[in-house]
Amino acid sequence: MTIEDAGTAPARRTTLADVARQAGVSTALVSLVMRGAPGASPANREKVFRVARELGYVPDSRARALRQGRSQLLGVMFHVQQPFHADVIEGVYEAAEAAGYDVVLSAVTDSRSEDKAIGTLLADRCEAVILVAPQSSREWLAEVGGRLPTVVLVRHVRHPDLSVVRAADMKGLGLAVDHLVGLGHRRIVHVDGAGSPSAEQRRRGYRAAMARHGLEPRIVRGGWAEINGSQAVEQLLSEDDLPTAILAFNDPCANGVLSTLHRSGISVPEEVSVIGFDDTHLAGFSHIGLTTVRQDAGQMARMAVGRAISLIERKDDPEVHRDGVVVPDLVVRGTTGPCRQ
Amino acid sequence: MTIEDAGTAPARRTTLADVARQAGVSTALVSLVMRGAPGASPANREKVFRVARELGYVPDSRARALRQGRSQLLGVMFHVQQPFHADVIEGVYEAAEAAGYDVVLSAVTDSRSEDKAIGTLLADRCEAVILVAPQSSREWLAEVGGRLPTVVLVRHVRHPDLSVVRAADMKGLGLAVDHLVGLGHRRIVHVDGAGSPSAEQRRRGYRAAMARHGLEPRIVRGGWAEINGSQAVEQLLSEDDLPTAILAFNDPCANGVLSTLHRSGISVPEEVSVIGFDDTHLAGFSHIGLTTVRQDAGQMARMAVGRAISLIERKDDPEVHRDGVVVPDLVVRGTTGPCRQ
DNA sequence: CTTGACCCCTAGAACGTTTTAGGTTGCGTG
DNA sequence: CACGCAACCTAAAACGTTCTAGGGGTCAAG
Repeated sequence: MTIEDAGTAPARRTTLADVARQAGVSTALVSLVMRGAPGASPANREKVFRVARELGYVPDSRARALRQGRSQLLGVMFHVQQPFHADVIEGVYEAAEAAGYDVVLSAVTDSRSEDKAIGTLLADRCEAVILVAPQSSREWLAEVGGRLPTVVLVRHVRHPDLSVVRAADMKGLGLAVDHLVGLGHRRIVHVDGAGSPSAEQRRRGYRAAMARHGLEPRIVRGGWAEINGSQAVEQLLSEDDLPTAILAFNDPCANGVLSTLHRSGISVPEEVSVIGFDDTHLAGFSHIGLTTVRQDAGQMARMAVGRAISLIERKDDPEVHRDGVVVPDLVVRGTTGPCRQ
Repeated sequence: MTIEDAGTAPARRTTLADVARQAGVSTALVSLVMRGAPGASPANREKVFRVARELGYVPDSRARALRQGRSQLLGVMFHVQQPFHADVIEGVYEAAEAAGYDVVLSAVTDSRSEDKAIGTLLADRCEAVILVAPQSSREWLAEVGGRLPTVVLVRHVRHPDLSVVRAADMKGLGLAVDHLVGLGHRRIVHVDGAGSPSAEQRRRGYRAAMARHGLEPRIVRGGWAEINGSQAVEQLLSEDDLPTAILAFNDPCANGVLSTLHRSGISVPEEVSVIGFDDTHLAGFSHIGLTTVRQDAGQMARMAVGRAISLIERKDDPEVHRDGVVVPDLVVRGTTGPCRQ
């Protein structure tokens, strides 16, 4: 009796041994029955099921994994405030389940770093991790890749230990610029993703497309969140240098752009056209339907899971070492229109 | 060599025993050092740390939990497409970490039911679960509550085995109605949450407030997602019975309302005022700032974690059995204005 | 009657930790 | 010199599973 045991341990849950005792059989037999493995008589099978149900027995996944030497677990690091990541997670659950793997999520928040998020996935003995839009350094990602099969989503990074799944960002921004030019726009600004994953590729795509049309590129610093879009527009307004079209880094950023334009009494798309990137559930629906470059979250999730499993099971799939590229397409909604200047 | 072993098990990770062998000490000592417990000489301490680092050793959280008889794990069930839930998760991580607990997330998606989400939390041997806006039956929730400490968030349900944390929904809708009435509105429609958790309470709050002002209530069936808000407005339009103000079940629903109003050329707030509920990160920012009833996700998360831990540690805290009620407030932004009819 | 094959079942080891119960030192003291 | 006491260390058990190896039956074939 020390001071420390003020906090009592929680009640013990019922175990395989409890069921075995109650049913008058060995634990091995109960294990068999619970897994649906062959080798038990119908009578015993029925009895074990009944007792298990009565006692509310649920197998301990940790003990199981420990014994089996493998967890059948796919770890997913994601950013909790990114709607696009939510779409990816939906797809990951579906694909993983189909392949017989479980999923463990580890969120990045304002107060929980990517390091910590990845650390818990390692401690949970995931067999592979899927990192959605990681912002960590290439070196740290490579170290993770060296430890266990790692698939990086929505970020350009080239390393033998990392399998990459991403959208064709250059192509995506090309589509967006083409669309705007087709509508007569010539002063097209890119509010970029600053240091976000794949921001560099999207800048490149923007510059290339502008060059193709003989137009002058102009990039304003943005970011992945709404606030960044807002601030970028505020800067443009303060410089009295508003373009006729804005190409945002992603949908949340585009939302910020729209928000500030609206507050400033500038009408969309009459005065300024706006395009996003992602086509998330959320953005697609909001007030003025956002014209955006769609990258298929479900398809990317399926590719990521497929690669993760290939790596785990060491199928020598050469595809895994090539970037998995998803082709984006443009979804035209209400935030783009003909240039009136 | 059978056909089945085409899929090889993944590479073995380095274990405590590996470190012990390499450092020439016992596993017990390595365990001591890794946990920072007293009883190791400085020399050995240093050596063990070095070897562990060299081998990239990460303790196996499952084996640890298994041995200790407790997981120190808080399970959280949430709906992946609900921005408000993301806000809650941020808070849960923070509060849990402060209290020395780890968090395991289990998402509900289109293809992953609440049953399944809760099932994995049970199998993971969480010591308590926090269910965010569960839609399951009262009976099933009670059964979960009977198995392990359970905190239900954002839903009204009365049961001795369930601890509830929620906003004062009645009060919240009262604030919203008062605000609208203050602006001169009299034809105020509530697009409700249909069968969603706490939808009933919000309906009640709406009816009570309307009655207080001597106004005729009108409720249109909605839901928790954007699509539901859109459809509700379509119905109102088709009946040619548009009110001057709409009170939506939550922010996503309000977004749907705004979306369809806009597509129909109806201006907000000039012709119709709109109010949401939640005040999520996302909704707060979008184009036209949404006037909404704010429920503090961080505060609710902290309360939930506090209650979960009280229950785990059997502190006989009578508070736990009372509903934890967070007082909402109204955040006035751009979607409400004076009634012009 | 023996043999072998099959079916059903169980004992016990193993997974990677933590913890318990001790076992060695070395050293200061009587 | 014997004793006691720290300080440091380790062997072995335990957690809840799964899996291996094998033990008894029963039955048909030799």
